[in-house]
Amino acid sequence: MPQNSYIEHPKFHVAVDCVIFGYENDELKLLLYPRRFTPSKGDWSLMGGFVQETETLDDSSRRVLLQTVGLNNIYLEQVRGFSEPNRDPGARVISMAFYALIRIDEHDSKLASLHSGNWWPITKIPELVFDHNQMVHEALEKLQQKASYKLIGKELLPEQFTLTQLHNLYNAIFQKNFDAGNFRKKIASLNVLEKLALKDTSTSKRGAYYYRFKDDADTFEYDRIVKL
Amino acid sequence: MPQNSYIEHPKFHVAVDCVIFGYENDELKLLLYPRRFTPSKGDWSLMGGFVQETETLDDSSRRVLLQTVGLNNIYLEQVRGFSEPNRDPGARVISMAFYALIRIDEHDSKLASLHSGNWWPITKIPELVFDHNQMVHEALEKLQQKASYKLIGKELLPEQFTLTQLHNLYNAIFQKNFDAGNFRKKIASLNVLEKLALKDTSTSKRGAYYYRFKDDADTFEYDRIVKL
DNA sequence: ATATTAATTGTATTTTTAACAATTAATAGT
DNA sequence: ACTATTAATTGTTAAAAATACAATTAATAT
Repeated sequence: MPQNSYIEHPKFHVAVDCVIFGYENDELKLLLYPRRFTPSKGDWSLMGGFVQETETLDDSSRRVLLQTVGLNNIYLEQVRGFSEPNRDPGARVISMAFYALIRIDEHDSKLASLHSGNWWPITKIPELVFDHNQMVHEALEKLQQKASYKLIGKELLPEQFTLTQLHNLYNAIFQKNFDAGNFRKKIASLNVLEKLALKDTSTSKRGAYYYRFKDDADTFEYDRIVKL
Repeated sequence: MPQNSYIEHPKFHVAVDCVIFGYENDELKLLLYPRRFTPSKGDWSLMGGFVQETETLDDSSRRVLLQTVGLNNIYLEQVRGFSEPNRDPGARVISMAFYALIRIDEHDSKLASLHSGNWWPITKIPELVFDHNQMVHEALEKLQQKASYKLIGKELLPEQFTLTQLHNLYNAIFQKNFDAGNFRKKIASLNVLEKLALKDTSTSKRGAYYYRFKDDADTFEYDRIVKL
């Protein structure tokens, strides 16, 4: 990859920006923060940070997430590198966008509010700093992509959840309304969920059985769970 | 994305590496080059280059491609950022892998051989420098992904091509053997190819009709062309 | 005891996939 | 000029999957 020697080429600040997805009250949400520094100080933005000498991009993203939501072992995917020379008017910064999936109820909400973090429904994302709206847009596309051939949910739903919750999650991710019966039959055919004895009675009189992901669930990919 | 001020954060060399796909003799091929600099001088590698001050990552990749295969307007996709601190033993370099699709017969082969470039069948890629084999692997996965819901071919095949050629291309990309009859029916149903009056008689006695992509072909996406 | 309602299962129709058989349109060899 | 040959192309059929929607169930609440 070097063209001649390394020394004579320019160097850049490299950053990561995290599109943090969570799920609450049948809504897909994003964790956003008021930007702490000039330019655009106070405007809503993704949480991000600069890559350090010893870090990979993933490391950097994990560090940022640990510092802002207090969680380790977060599910992460690269979205795309954003590199317009003037994307950040303050300085030239090349940024890798990531998306992260977390359980809202497990994150350190005190830590998040310390930085004035707020959860925004995906349907109501405000105008964001720089190219962050584009990052969000592409992150959602990637998530949909992923959810179409992997069963998403383990990282967003509680340990035990009902098929209705999973159905609602998929509706929220795709902003569609999948047929409940067909959806549940599809899920059943995948054979990665374990039906539990317990029922959730909070949303219906009859109650809905809880399910959990089998331990090896994340090793499977499927032909197609839902259409894109 | 800044954590405090910009100035106190480290800067990095940022590079692009190009996985250049071409198609020739019913084979999917990659254009590889002997590395020109130490470390690993002489070993096979992807063509790459350092990002310059005024360039986006895409710009940089296009510049590298123009310099090495003499083509403009190349179809490009980001694969992933590679950032292990020691991935390049010569210096810390964060690299964005791209894949490119080009028509082998249109590229400047003199320019390519000037840098000792060689086309390698995808099935026989040699050991490459650093993490380049991983880049190739992920680039192919991305290409397959793409080809499963977009009709790939416009960028790899000649202007006019037979359905047999397209079929062979898909076979090469997926390293499978799709049923010829079913494949051609699927393609027909997409409704993006135009049948021409001419026939190609080079590979069969009967001759096969030439087709071309309709002008708006690249605007369409499909549910599923082939299974992954 | 019954109305109510989310949860769950069932059914029937249409669409898609997949395997493979049959036909066609040319050429090449005799 | 006939015939064998073969890739190209079309056709057939069975199985599987997707889709729409109806019916039933299991509880609670009135």
